[in-house]
Amino acid sequence: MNTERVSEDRIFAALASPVRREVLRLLREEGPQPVQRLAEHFAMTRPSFSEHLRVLRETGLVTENKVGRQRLYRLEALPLNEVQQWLRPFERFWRDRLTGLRDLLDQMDDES
Amino acid sequence: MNTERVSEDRIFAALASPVRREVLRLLREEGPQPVQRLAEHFAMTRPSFSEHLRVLRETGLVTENKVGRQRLYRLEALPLNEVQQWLRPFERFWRDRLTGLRDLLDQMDDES
DNA sequence: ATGACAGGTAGGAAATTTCCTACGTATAGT
DNA sequence: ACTATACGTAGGAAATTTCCTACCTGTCAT
Repeated sequence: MNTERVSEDRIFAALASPVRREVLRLLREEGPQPVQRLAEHFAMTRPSFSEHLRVLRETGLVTENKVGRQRLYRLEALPLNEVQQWLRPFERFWRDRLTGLRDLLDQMDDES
Repeated sequence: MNTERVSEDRIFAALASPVRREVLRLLREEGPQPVQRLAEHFAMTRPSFSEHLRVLRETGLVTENKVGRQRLYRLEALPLNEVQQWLRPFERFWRDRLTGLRDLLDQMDDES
């Protein structure tokens, strides 16, 4: 199994594109698919789309395996764990904001 | 309270820069700060840094209020909720993957 | 073998982002 | 009033990203 750690930077950069986020969503909702079927959802040439897939491959967010002359792409969500971990320390801030406790927060020095 | 909804695209785009993510972290850990103190951590000119702050302002991730001739920046983490919501449906995928990895590691421990 | 299909790479144009220097605005101190 | 400080905007160069057309490789069908 691939345990290589891809940098946070590259993961966030990969997610910055709406096209790439949509690809991840499609793979999540409809399971592994060949390029052709994924590409149907996007108004761009296939070489351009191929580039997006390359970015996703390089961050480990998808893997590819050949089936005949197709290439099945599969979601590998593990790198998203990095994003989740980055997000976690902020969580209490926006939850408190939602419940109107910001002023209390400002008084407290966080010690966790 | 600001309920204006900033597009997911712009939030992800804002987070794509390591500089901007670090600013958010600094505001989280050290509380509201003037530009000067934030800028100390970055090797760039202040106008360039100002641009990054503008991006963060426009996504609602920070707010500014003037205090004398300084401008205090404050973290507004609420838009990060969008990111978390985007992330959530993927969660079980990488958790399954993680438990798979953990089981594998447990086996390796048993065998050594 | 030949052709069609699936999908990639190469090279480059156009758009966007990042960073710079120069300058503008507002406030504080003298 | 004058100067220094804090921070912004303007305009542009350089780097990066996105997207294109053209071409290459590997697999399937005939």
